[in-house]
Amino acid sequence: MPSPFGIIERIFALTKNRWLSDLHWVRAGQQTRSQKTQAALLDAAETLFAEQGVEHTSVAAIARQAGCSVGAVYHHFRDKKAVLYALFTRLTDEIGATTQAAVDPNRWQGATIVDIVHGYLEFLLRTEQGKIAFKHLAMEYARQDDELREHFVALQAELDDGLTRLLLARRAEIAHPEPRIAIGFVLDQLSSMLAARANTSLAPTQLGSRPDKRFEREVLRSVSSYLQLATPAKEDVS
Amino acid sequence: MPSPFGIIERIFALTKNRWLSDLHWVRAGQQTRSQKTQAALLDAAETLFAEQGVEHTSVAAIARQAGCSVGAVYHHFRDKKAVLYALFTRLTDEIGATTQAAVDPNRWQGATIVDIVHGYLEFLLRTEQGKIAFKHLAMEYARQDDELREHFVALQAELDDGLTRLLLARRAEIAHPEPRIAIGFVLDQLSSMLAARANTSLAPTQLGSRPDKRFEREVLRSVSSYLQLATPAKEDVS
DNA sequence: ATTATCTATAGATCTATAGATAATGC
DNA sequence: ATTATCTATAGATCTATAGATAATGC
Repeated sequence: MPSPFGIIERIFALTKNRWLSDLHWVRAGQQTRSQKTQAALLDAAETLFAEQGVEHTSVAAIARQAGCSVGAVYHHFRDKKAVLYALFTRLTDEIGATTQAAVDPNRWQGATIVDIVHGYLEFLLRTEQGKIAFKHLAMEYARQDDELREHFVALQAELDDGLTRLLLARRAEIAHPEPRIAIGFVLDQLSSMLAARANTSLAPTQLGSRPDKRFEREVLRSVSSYLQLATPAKEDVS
Repeated sequence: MPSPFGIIERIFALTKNRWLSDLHWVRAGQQTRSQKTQAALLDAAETLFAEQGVEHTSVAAIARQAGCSVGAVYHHFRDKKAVLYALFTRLTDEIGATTQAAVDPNRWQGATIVDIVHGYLEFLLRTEQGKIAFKHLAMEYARQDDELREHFVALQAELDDGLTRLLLARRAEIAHPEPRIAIGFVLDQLSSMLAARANTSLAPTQLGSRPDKRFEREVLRSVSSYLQLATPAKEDVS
């Protein structure tokens, strides 16, 4: 009979997320070096996946890049797919936290619609390129995986809902006849353009060659004219 | 010494394209059934690649789906990659031809900017979903392949240039202070939104749930207000 | 004693070829 | 006679495991 301490603990590494099935465990390390190795493996995998794609990255290559052996990989992760899931978690936890902070109404006290849209642009345009490359890859991979797809959709909805609330609270600024619809349209417009611009290799011709500042200016002009923004009615903003 | 007829003809299958290196040949069939098999193989590959991705589709699976053997695949194509290249060609030739027809100035005699944008939307929203799925996959694959990426960028530029010319010819309608910049921005906006909307699995929340007609209406409203379109000056349109 | 790591390798694919067989059309 | 197809398989990966060795920390 094994001692209680001898039992291998298989935990749901990604407890914050809804979408984790039994298959995606990672080992809960009990030594300091365990955590270091695990982090090194995830970093290595993230780099290689983004560079070469998941399929072209062998487990051996991940181990090599992380400076450990193949055996170590399988000590920490059930299989190659579990590595990918763990990376998803790291990414989506980060995005989720950022989103929550970004759409907090207190953060935007007294801000106009233009201020909010501007802040949104500023933030996403300055996000680290490596992260974006991996996010793209992750979303592409999520197409073929129901669990991951739902998770991404939920994340996007969280951001959309938060922004919608912020803008709806300022609907007094909007002269467009259907403010709700107009807000939804603007948010889609923004996320589409930012997604396209983030695609470094195949970005649209014009966007790619235009600096951020000019891009921001035209986006704000477009949003303002479409929503028919009036002078902000400060007293309506909670 | 082999007879002249015995020499295997390795042709550049995709002679219309600039980007073909020696590696991407397909056999020039000399019998009727050869063409049929080749077409069946390409159809099979297109379906499977779009469904499962290139890496998860084995050559054996392509052969099975096409109703022939693995040997037949290699009789027609140098290797698996050549199948993909041939599919690219089929796709890009089609896109190229459509683009040329679409941006022909004669086609748009007397049309306003709104007419042109509307036509562009109508056409792309009605393009077959299967084609779009494969195009997405192809673009994703092109990220890692310089030749293919350049080819796609050139195609996109062709469309952009043609549309820019059409709209610039109607600049009298535009009250935006910088018509050239505004046109570039609008074209990017359109292609970004259409790309996002075409992504069936991960489309933005609002766009995905909104029918085409309403989407078109808001796009036209956005473009009109951003460009500050006036009553079209018909006499300026060539 | 327990946990983490390494080395070596079995087993499962999958690609691409060789060589035999069948169909085509001059 | 030439072209197209099939069957069978060699050779190259790549995943995941087994079993041995090294490090940790109670």
